[in-house]
Amino acid sequence: MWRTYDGLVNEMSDTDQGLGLRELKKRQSRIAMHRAALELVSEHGLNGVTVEAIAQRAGVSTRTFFNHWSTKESAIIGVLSAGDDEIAERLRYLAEDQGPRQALRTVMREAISSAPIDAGLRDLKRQVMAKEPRLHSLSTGNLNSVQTEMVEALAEVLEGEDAQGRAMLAVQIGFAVTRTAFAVSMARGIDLGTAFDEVLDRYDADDGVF
Amino acid sequence: MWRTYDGLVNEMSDTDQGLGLRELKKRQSRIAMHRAALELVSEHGLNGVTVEAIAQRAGVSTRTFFNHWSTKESAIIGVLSAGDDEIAERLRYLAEDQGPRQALRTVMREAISSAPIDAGLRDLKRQVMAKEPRLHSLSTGNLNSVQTEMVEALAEVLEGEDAQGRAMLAVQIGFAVTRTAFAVSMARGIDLGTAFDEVLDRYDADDGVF
DNA sequence: ATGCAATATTTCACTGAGTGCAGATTTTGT
DNA sequence: ACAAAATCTGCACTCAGTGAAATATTGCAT
Repeated sequence: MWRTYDGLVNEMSDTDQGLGLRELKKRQSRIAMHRAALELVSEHGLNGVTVEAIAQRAGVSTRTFFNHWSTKESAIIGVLSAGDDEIAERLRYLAEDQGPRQALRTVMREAISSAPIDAGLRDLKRQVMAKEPRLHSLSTGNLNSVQTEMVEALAEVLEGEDAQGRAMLAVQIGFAVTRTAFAVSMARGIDLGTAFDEVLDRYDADDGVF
Repeated sequence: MWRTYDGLVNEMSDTDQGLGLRELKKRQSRIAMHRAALELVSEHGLNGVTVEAIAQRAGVSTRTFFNHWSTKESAIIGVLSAGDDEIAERLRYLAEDQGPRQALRTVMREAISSAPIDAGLRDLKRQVMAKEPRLHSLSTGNLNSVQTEMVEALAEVLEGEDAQGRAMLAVQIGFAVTRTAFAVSMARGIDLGTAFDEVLDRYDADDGVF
């Protein structure tokens, strides 16, 4: 069976971990498409680039492109969840030891810093993301299913009335912090994890504006 | 000049406010399309409905449909900003009297409760929104341009270093509260404004989970 | 009322995203 | 080397969305 994966793109460290030629080619192909997408968007803008052009530069057919990425944008962003359940599960697990608040923070921090973006593409990606605001909303829009899972998991842990509502607010605020961190890291060119810590500090200080 | 407006849909109170036949027909046409879209999605699901079908039921050509709505989804949701500048302007204005924090809250509360959704369509809309999660993310995804404007306006008002970052976090949290209120109002079938107040109360209480 | 200008609708032709399918091609295990 | 499984490709197709020109409708001035 053949499903679009939309997983994280990894440059694959120099040592090809002895995992089949098939898997190797798949990775290389994905990277080629991702890189081609970024380069072309950087050159001609988001609307000036067709999937056909991306596929051609990456040396595959357009049909193959869609076998790997569900949309044009997903190839540009190069990141997508594909691990919603695990995140929710980890949240449940951590909540036992750390309590709901800290568990939520830990999970978010982990999810952020686990993004293994290829160093060679990082700058290009930053540049493209900064210039095409539509990609921002798309990259955050894709998080919706994770949000749902997390709210569900958190609501189970939370006791008391209206656990659902409290869980929802908590997760929403968590994502607000994350989005802010994302924007900050883009704007100032700093590491996403660092930005996250910084924003969180500001949130905890009582001089918040909202 | 002819621009897609994507404005709020208004059932237009019984008294047609003496504003031209042209304007009247435009409204009626919009409502017809909005209603047709909701009905058809309710019947066949989001992916089972084509723009052609919506246009046909509303009695217009597909091209006319796109003269009124920028996307299929916008007709279903029936709401869209189309007033970004005014909102940002109002934020600037209010901040002088109330200070940034309260101004932000007031603006959001206003923006929410100004939605004059037709009573006859409200239930249908709620039902459709509940059944099609994709519409949630779309309706919030469209808010991105407003967010940008608001951050800008707020950053001007805020003094001190890193006003930009503080403004961004504040706006993001504001939208987190709004999104939560939206979800709560959908889930419990209560008024959006009421839900907003309720969520805000919870946010202000120190038992927040995040 | 009648004619003219502005505005709205329609038709038509077109681009591009995304999908299903069937047949080639490649990789893997043996 | 051979069969099975995974992957790639070409092809035909649906549908969203846009541009432009022709046509119809409305508003207004006389």
